[in-house]
Amino acid sequence: MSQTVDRALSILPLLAEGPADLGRVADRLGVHKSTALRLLRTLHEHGFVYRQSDQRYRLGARLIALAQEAMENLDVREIAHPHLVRLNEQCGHTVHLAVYEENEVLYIDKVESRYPVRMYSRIGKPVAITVAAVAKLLLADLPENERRAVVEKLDYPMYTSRSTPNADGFLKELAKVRVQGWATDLGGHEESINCVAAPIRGADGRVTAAMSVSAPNVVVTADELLTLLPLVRRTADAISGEYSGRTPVRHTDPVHHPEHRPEKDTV
Amino acid sequence: MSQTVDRALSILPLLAEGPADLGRVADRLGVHKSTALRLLRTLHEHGFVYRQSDQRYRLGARLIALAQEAMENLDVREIAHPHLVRLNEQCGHTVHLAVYEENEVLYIDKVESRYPVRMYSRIGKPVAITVAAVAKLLLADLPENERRAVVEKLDYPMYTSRSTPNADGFLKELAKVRVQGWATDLGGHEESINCVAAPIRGADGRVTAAMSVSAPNVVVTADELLTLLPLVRRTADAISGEYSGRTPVRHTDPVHHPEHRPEKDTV
DNA sequence: TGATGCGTTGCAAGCAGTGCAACAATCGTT
DNA sequence: AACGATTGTTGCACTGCTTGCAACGCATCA
Repeated sequence: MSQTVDRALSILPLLAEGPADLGRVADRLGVHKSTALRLLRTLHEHGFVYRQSDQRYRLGARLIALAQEAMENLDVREIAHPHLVRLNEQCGHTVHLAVYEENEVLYIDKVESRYPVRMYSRIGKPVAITVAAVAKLLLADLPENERRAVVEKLDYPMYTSRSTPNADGFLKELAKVRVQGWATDLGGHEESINCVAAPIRGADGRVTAAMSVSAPNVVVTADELLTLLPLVRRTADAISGEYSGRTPVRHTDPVHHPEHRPEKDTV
Repeated sequence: MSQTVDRALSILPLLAEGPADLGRVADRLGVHKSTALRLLRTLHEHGFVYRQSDQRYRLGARLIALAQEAMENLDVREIAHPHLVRLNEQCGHTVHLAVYEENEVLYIDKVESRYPVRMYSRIGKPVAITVAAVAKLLLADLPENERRAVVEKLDYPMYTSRSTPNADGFLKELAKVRVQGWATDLGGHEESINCVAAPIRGADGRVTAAMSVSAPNVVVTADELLTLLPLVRRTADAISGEYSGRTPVRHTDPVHHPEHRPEKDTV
């Protein structure tokens, strides 16, 4: 809506690709060098970009600090954390917490595996949305039309032979996940890593977050990991209860809640 | 320099305090609601703010993802990581990596302690700049005038009785750290936690990052922690060497490098 | 020493951002 | 149920901010 701000903000993802000099920024924006300079200056004053000794610009520290605050303000995260730690103590594997927001799913908390073999992932990193177990849960709960819209727009990279190949397959998977109330990723992202995930619901029954336990084949087989499902679901339900103001949810009966009418947004 | 962008960017730290509605944002900016609305819309389009179901705005997911990329692009981090992991394997304690940028010091990497008692800290979080061992190293290396300027502007919160009380004391501490080439924090931030830190230098000899080992009293005493100093310094030197293109730095003689003339910026 | 490439600055012109006022929508109250 | 109060939203006229240009400073390099 606002051209100037629009241009300024477009600089940031551009710099995320790596440091760039003034000319490059101006080119990519399609504006004169002088205007690019002024925009960069404003971003600099706010600490969003930093000018390194070779005069090139890169993303600044304030951005990182802000993002940190953004995550700490998420109340699901705060409530969930102790539960995640306890779960990790019980099973020893990596535990993740993720949320959905505007076509992206990202990890907002993580407790590292206590086994020496650890998987790579990082808080704040967008997850592989077409295969991750947590992503399936979060997308499965979107209102019908929004879900379709999102699913159609996605890319379906074949990380492994077991990755979700296309939108149709993904919709079917989501339908399944939706009724059964939990999800898995069996080698769909990394050949040798499996995950089990369960949804965390708010007071209105909507899925606001999802959590998962992940472990590589070399530590436990997929079957062994699946035996943890009840534990994972119990943990997720406990978090749900606390999050929605002590209304513990049963996970024994298939979850069913009326198709929500399309709301604008959800937390 | 650019009014519109300036206003738009000012919204973000504001939202970092917590969700706010349109009226509140407009008030804090000192502009009409309609202009605040348009700015928020632009921020929204870029995913920097998110509108929750109660219509209030909060920081968005793209911000978090961007910050993530920002950190992954820091090349010191990439080079240092394996060294940090190895150090952690050797001593078992929490290992941190931090950089300085425009009046802020922040952690950009961390390897968790292998002892059950863990300290709280988080990647991306600004560190207690007046007491942290890594902060001392990074500030001590700033050009004289810049260092004074920064030190004067700081607040000196008394986290504990051993916290740095004021600018004068801090300058003296920095002078000491500067000549000895390493730093400690003995209960200055948390009564029961001690740290030992060593600097990482670029090809020009300037301190570009700092690393530390931290442990609570209940695990090892301060004296015991100090015995790790040689190991920490050796690790830091190894990283320095690799970072500056294999020019291993000796840490045996007191580090001395000519007072740099005030440059605009440093990586 | 001159040429090329970069970042930077003052300026005038025009467009885009601003505040206003009126409207819509939601909510709580009587 | 009707009413005010509050909050978000839109169209519009006007002003002022943003823009591109051209000229300059300052490096590096031939």
